[in-house]
Amino acid sequence: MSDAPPLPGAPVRGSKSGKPIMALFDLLGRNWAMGILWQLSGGPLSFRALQEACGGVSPSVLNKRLKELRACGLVAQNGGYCLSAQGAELFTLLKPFGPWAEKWAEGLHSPPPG
Amino acid sequence: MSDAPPLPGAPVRGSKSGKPIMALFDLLGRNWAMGILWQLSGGPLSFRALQEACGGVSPSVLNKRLKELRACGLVAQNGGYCLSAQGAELFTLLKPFGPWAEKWAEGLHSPPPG
DNA sequence: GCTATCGCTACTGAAAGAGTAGCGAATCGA
DNA sequence: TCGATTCGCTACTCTTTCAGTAGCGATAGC
Repeated sequence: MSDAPPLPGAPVRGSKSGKPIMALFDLLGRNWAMGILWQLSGGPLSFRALQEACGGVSPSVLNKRLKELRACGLVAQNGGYCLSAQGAELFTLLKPFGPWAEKWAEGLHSPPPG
Repeated sequence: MSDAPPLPGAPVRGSKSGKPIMALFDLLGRNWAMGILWQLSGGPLSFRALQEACGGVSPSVLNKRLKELRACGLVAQNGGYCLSAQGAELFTLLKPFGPWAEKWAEGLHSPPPG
């Protein structure tokens, strides 16, 4: 498939519905996309700092994700990378995943009741 | 990498932090993972119905995702597939992405003000 | 000039995904 | 009982994506 970011309205990786939610899932479902938003929520980061924060992800993938996220209006670049207004808005939806993941991790280590 | 699902505490695709949130992002960041949760939120679906709902995703990928999501306690199987209690809980966090994606799609088709 | 860092590109080998065909089991109607 | 259909799922091939590494041109400090 092309290198185009999954704009809503256009067909999505493996789906032709073009539903905005599916385009968003396609965008966020690419490796490190959500991790990048997560790391940028703490403030602007340079390319290499972001790469470091993402566990040393390869620069080719990082650059690809950043281009996609910028094309979709979630990430801005004014000397270093940061969340756009929309990106910050999306992060407010993403934020509760943090504490939920903690709870979820505990539940996986102790067997469920019943 | 192995076929193991990204359990929190264990290293994650491309990251060694083992942070629950990163494990969750790794799990949800695989193709169709969030789409499957989204479709199952409407009620139980058979394998083929789910495959249809996901735009004809290939059965090999669908089965792989379902195994991972079951191993991580998000999807249950009692004749047909459905969200587990935890999966339903996670969906409540995922749900606001729907209307947000709609708004986001509009913003991409009309230029930003200013 | 030399060194160091920056953003980013190019390459290679490995992994994941798309797409298709088809199996064994259950279900249906005749 | 038989054939046809549907089911969950596996196996295979081909393409895309990703990880990992090396290195470029530009900038900054010494």
